[in-house]
Amino acid sequence: MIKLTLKDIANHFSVSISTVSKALHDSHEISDKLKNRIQEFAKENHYRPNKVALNLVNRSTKSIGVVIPDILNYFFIQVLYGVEKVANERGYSIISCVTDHSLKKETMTLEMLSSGSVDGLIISSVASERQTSKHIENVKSIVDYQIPLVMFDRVIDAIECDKVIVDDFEAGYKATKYLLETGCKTIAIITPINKTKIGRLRIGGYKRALKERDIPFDDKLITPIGAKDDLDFILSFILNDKNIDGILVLDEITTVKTMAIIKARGYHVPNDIAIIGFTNGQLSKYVTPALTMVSQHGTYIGETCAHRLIDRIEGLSSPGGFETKVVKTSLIVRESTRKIPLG
Amino acid sequence: MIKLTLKDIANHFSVSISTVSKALHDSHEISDKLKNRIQEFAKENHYRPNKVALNLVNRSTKSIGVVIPDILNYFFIQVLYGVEKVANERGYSIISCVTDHSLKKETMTLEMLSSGSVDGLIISSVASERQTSKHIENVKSIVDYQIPLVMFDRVIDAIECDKVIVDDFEAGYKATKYLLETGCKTIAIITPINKTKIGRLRIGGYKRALKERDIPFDDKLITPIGAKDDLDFILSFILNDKNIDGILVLDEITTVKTMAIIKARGYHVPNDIAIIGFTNGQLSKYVTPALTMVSQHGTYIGETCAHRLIDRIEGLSSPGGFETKVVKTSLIVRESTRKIPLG
DNA sequence: CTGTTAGCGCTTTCAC
DNA sequence: GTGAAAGCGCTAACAG
Repeated sequence: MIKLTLKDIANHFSVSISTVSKALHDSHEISDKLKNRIQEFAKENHYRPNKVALNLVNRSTKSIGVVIPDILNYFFIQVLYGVEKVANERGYSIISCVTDHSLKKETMTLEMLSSGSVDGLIISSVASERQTSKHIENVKSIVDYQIPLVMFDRVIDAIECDKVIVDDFEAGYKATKYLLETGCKTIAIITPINKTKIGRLRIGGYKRALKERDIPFDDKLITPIGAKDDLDFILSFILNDKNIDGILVLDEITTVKTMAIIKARGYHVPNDIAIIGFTNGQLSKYVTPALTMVSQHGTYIGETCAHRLIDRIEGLSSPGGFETKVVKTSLIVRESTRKIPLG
Repeated sequence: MIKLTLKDIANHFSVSISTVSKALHDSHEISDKLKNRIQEFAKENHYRPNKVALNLVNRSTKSIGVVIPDILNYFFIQVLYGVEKVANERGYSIISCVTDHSLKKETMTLEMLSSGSVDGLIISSVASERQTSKHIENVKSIVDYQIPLVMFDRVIDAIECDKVIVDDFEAGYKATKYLLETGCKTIAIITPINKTKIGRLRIGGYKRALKERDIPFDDKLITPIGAKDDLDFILSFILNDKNIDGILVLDEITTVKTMAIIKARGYHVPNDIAIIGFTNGQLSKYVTPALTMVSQHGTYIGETCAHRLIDRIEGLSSPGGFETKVVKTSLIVRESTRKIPLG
């Protein structure tokens, strides 16, 4: 069985293509008898209208592109899940692309997607990490091209579009405050996202919480860690140098690893050292002790992005008037932190 | 800046569309002077050829569809990652769709994808779980439509196409044998995938291993568990009834939960009860004790699928001649099992 | 060197 | 009721 086109059907019935098209659309212009015959024939032979041709005619693909830096990161998967869910509900499919944190890949991906393959884009941009005009240019051209765009999590300030962001400052503040309230005196930060804006915001919140208690900020306590760095080695420095009794870690996998190392070194969690990590995924709940985490509500973010974008695509939102939605985080308290003292 | 088409450029220079097309393709038929002017103009105004139009002309979209039952399952994410990786390398983008284990969604998704949106499909089919002709029909139409198809993990026997499967029988056998060798006498199975063929295969391997040691099979030891069931409640039955000292769990998250419950009930893992779980993801490594798992090499499976499919799409593989590649599993031994006795 | 034409598969006006 | 024709944006064979 080879692919059937309108033309084939038209030939088979010796009618014109437009007649077939109308018949399949159940147009009243066509006699019932012919309509029935054509429809039946189409069904029997599994006729399916060619999507690509339709896309060309309609100037719409009913699909949206989702660009994320990393697919093995549970936060982004949750977002993807949320997007998938509502996109599906609203009749769109998604083209997902991962950039592996590479600017070059991001550029290529955006170039590819912004040439008609999708009706709109949802992206967490690597370029946001170095907000230089050169890198921004690239993302900007999407907006210039009138392609609806929603940025989430890692957004670029200079670009005007709908945004869904996490209140990272407040999250850093809340987490630090909680550690302080549960008796921590010296809180270190391990950040695998040192160069990102969201990382800076979280640290900003941390500083604010310290300041409220008149604790001087010590930048020796901030430890950046790269993908290839040896966490064990790096931790040994701050563990030996400082009298640390609390750690804030800025992503989930690093949180889990950090705790494992700390435990292996004989510290008790949370009594010797309390830990709070960022982004509540599958891991944190099941490790021992279960980790207190900052939840960013990834699925909700994804859903919100998708709704915003599709509203925009379908002209359901006021033109211009871009909105930035700030999603509040929640602190999921588990066992890696001490109890809040009563009174 | 609005979308530029060849026509616009042609108008701007008062030349024909085909001249512009050729100029942009650097055809030697066009004078260098004109070529330069056109190319520069195109670049300055960010001209991008419309993908959809190209797709129509080329009858190819340079994209492949990936259909998986679940995106919050790490195995499928790994596969997706592998597919993404090689698809990208070979110039394809991927459209990913999740079916949530729903046959209806799978049908809709396949219908959508098989009408020209993608050059080929990689799918782990829900329909494989009930291999009835009615459900298979749907997947079959893809093959009938000449759309290159690779099935992985949950494949349908009746459909002729390339397949990449896990040696689930051997995996069940190996895992069981290992438990036996490390001293387990009564091994239970917890299966969240009771109705699937892969589940049956794993249990088949389990039976074989028992048989080799002349241990009678007791089907009371096989405990199916549904998505909504209360694992704690269900575990209490077998834990109380039988003198279980080994458990084989057929997916990762259930393995982790099972261990948590067992520990909470005061059993020591692995001394009282040893545990082996299926599909080695992020979780198993970091829980305490770290879990001994069967790795299915998801990323590798994804890569293999993508290569097979793209070879097929590009006519690089012999027509017909479908292959079924069986990927061997590995047992990742960690701390939830006892040591193999020496000698 | 440049332009004309046909065609990819479909929709949609407008004639007959 | 049915069909012819134009057009979506692009390519490619063929004229000029």
